[in-house]
Amino acid sequence: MKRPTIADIAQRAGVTKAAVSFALNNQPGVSPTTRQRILEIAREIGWQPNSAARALSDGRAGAFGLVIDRPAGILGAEPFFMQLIAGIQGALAEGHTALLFTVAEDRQAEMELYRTWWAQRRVDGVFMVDLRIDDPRIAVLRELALPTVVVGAPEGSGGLSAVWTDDETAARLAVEHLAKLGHRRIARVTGMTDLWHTRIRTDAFMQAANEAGIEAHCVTADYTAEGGADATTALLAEPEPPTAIVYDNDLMAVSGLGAAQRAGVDVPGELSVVSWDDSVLCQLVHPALTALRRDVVAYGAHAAQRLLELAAGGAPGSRGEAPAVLTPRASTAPPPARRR
Amino acid sequence: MKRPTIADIAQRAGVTKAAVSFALNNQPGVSPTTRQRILEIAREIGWQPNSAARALSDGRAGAFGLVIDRPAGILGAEPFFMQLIAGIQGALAEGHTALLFTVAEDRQAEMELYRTWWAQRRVDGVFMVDLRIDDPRIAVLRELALPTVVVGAPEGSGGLSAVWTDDETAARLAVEHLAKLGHRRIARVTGMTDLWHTRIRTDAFMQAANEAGIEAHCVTADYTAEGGADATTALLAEPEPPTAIVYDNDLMAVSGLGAAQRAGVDVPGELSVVSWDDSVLCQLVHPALTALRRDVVAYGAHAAQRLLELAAGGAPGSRGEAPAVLTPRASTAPPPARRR
DNA sequence: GGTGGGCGCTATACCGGTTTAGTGGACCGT
DNA sequence: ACGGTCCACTAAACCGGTATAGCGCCCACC
Repeated sequence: MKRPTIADIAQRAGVTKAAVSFALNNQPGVSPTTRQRILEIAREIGWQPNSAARALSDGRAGAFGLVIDRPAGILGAEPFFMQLIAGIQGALAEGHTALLFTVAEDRQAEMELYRTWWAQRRVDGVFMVDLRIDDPRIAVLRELALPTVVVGAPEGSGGLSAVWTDDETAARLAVEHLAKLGHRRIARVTGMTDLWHTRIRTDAFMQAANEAGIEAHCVTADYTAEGGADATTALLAEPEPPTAIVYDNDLMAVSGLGAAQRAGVDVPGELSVVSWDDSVLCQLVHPALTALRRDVVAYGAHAAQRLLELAAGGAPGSRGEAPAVLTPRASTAPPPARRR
Repeated sequence: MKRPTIADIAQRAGVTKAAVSFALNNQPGVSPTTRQRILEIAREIGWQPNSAARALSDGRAGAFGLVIDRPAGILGAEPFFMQLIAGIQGALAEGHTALLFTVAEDRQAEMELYRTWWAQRRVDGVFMVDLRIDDPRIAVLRELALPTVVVGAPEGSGGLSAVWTDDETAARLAVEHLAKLGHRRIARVTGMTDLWHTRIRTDAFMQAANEAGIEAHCVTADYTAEGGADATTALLAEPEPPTAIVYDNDLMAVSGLGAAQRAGVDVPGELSVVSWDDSVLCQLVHPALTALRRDVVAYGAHAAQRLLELAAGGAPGSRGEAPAVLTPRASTAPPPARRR
């Protein structure tokens, strides 16, 4: 089976390749009737532009890239990326842009991949996730002048475009929910502290607690199940343990719930649990977890739109997303009556 | 920053583009010294082939495709695909092949994507997952003559190449494990019955039970948490409920465990649970789940190698993977002493 | 009725590789 | 000394699009 080219169309229409190109790209230079005839033939023989030819000619690859460098083990349990990709794809489907997706060993490998993609003209731009403080990837991407949209980072970090969620509001929602239930001493189990994302959440969380007039502190973990369990155990062993814990992702929340239960701590009777990110996981466990839910698919779609604009020569700029909403479930309740 | 081309190299070396091309591709036609000089210059200025130019010239896209059409909600909680992609990427990284990855709404959209990719010459081949009985995608892929490796399907299905796991052995491992513990009446909660994969497992499971001389039956679910819970509830409500249940994936197993516990059934005291697919999830819940574990990363790598061979003109053919191994954890134990 | 301008189209260069045909020179044998 | 081979390399076509210069023709205008 041979793919039709514009030369085939040109021959059938009795015109030259150029005329066909004009017609197909809504360029002036052909009469309405000829244009109509050409479009008709193209449709009939099922012509589609050869992406390589187009890429070579106009100097754009017709593809964006996305690399994730978290270890494969963690990744899978995170619904976030699949939803993000679904959203990106939705926004890209209409045009002639594809998505190159890869998981890398580490950040070093990720940066090399950017260089390779750039050198081979594989992509017109990339999505970058898990931005870190003083992230070395930024320098690489700027050096390569590769259009980049940072997903989930603050506005204008490093001059790059970004799409990010309003974590201040989310933090306030969670804290106020707990404060309203009567909690006066809460904690949060965070992701890696060198993630921008974590720092922002920490600042927002502490400030919200401050405003609500309750005590709060954060302990560091690493998004893994083990990390969540260990942090929980440590928190419960404190002299005055918190009566509620907020976890930075669902995996740690579920794992922390398990650790608490194993330690004989009743949830939500003695401890309330909130997950900062919702997924089936949260509804799967018992009790089901109160969670902050955001529309990740829309998030991906907006990131893709932003990158499309950027790659088309648009000005860099950022866009905030609608804040997460709190979905109360069975894992949060008033704190136990004062002991002591 | 401008990307160097072979013309740049040619100029610096004082030869023509053709000589450079010969040198870079280990083609005869240049002297060893000239070849050396050219390679040196290429390395020095960091030349990489423009993928579009190469694709246009030699008629291959330099990329493979992978589409998943499960709803985004389920997907995320399945570590399988991320690991598969990691494996594929590992095998592809060395060469000049990229991976186009997409999640599609449904099979219709998936097939259209194949057509588009083919028409635009975007990919040299695709990986196909979740093969169904009488799968319409096969006809499309054959019509397009798009090299395809089916992941997780039986040998030679529809004449396509495949990479699949030995589910017979896996089924025997699970059944024997339960039989040895003393179970005489077991059940299995399956994925969608029109998946090849499910049918094979069902046959293998029933035969293994038959050989072990114990009673077994399967109930159909759909890989979702709800499906797993509902099926579990139904099984436990049977006049003579099974003393052990095997679930086709970790999500259903975890969810089934929760349903059983909510119904007041003790695991593993009254019911043993086995998950056919291992992941953090299985270790996260309490009790931790006995699971069949396979090396998904290697699986992906082998699939990629197979597709590379196929796209290079190799003969179609299939390859079996090492069977899963059973990892016993706390969720399996001897059945309760006979009531009645 | 000559001229200028715009329209509709053709011819062709170009993107950056690969590939084929061709060429000049060294070296060989006789 | 001369024809034949082989070797190292050059010139140019080609892949399938896009973009630009140019050409013939019709029409308006004074």
